[in-house]
Amino acid sequence: MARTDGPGPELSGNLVYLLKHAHLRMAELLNEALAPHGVEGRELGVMLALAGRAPMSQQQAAQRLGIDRTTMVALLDALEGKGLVSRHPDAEDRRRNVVELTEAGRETLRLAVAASDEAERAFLTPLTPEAARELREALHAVVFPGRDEDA
Amino acid sequence: MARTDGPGPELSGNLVYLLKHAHLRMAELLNEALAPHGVEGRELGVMLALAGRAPMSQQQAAQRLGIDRTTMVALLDALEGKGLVSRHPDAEDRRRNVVELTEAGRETLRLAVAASDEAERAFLTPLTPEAARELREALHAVVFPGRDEDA
DNA sequence: TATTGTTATACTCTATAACTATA
DNA sequence: TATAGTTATAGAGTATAACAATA
Repeated sequence: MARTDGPGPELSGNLVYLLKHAHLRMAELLNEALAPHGVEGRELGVMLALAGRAPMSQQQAAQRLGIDRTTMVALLDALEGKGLVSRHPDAEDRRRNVVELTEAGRETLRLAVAASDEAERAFLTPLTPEAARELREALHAVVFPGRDEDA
Repeated sequence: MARTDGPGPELSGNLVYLLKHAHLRMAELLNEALAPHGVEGRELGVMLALAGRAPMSQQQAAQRLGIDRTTMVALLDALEGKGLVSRHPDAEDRRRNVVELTEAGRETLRLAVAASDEAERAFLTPLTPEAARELREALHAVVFPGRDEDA
């Protein structure tokens, strides 16, 4: 998308406009920060979904991320091609692929998470730490309306 | 995008994830609210950019919105087809098209803005009025880092 | 030469439908 | 019959390149 030169007050008060451009900017910062580690924002999402959990099928991972299983195929193709995840058939149900981070995947994830944290810090620069925390909580509350008790 | 069934804590703390899904949800609510008025969210954006201003060229309107001039062509084709905007050559520079809301466009805009406000209220339901105001301010501050003095 | 609107084209992200292999 | 992974395909949404008219 083209860079906006300043939308005027009618638009900049628009919530969908603000959310769209906030997302675009955060995604841009994130991808720049992740580039040296050879992964993209969506791939980081997949790796996070796989991390620290019992091994999952592709479909379970897709549901976790809220993406289609057909989308997951291409994402895993890329990650497997980089040696960051492994796929192998589930012994108990051979229709399924068990997907896991490789050792290289865990190491890349560690570096990528650090880079992501740094990108978030850069994004939140205009806010006080208090306001930044509240922004995260407010977003969580509107995205998961049932679960606004935990932050 | 598929509806997420719950992403787990690693992902739901992710700022880019929260912003993406917040935007998707707000856009969905907005388009549902606008549908009875025959316009889409992006078209509302264009109409807002045109409203209450001196008449603009297509390129000026595109810059105002942060979209490409080629994207603006199709948006204006649709709005003109619905009789909501008019295009005519600028007498002073005949390369330009002056774009304006029609009377029907102003009326539709009025209704669409009311529907948009209602959709925003629905979106912000999980937040206190205070938290909702702070969310808007925080988004404004991160999207327009130079202008966080005005809210 | 540069700019505006336009068209043709392509790229990214995503989903739907249909295939296969298993169950 | 139903499900998991895959492939082919299509639809948004967006951008880049090239063209005609005008400056």
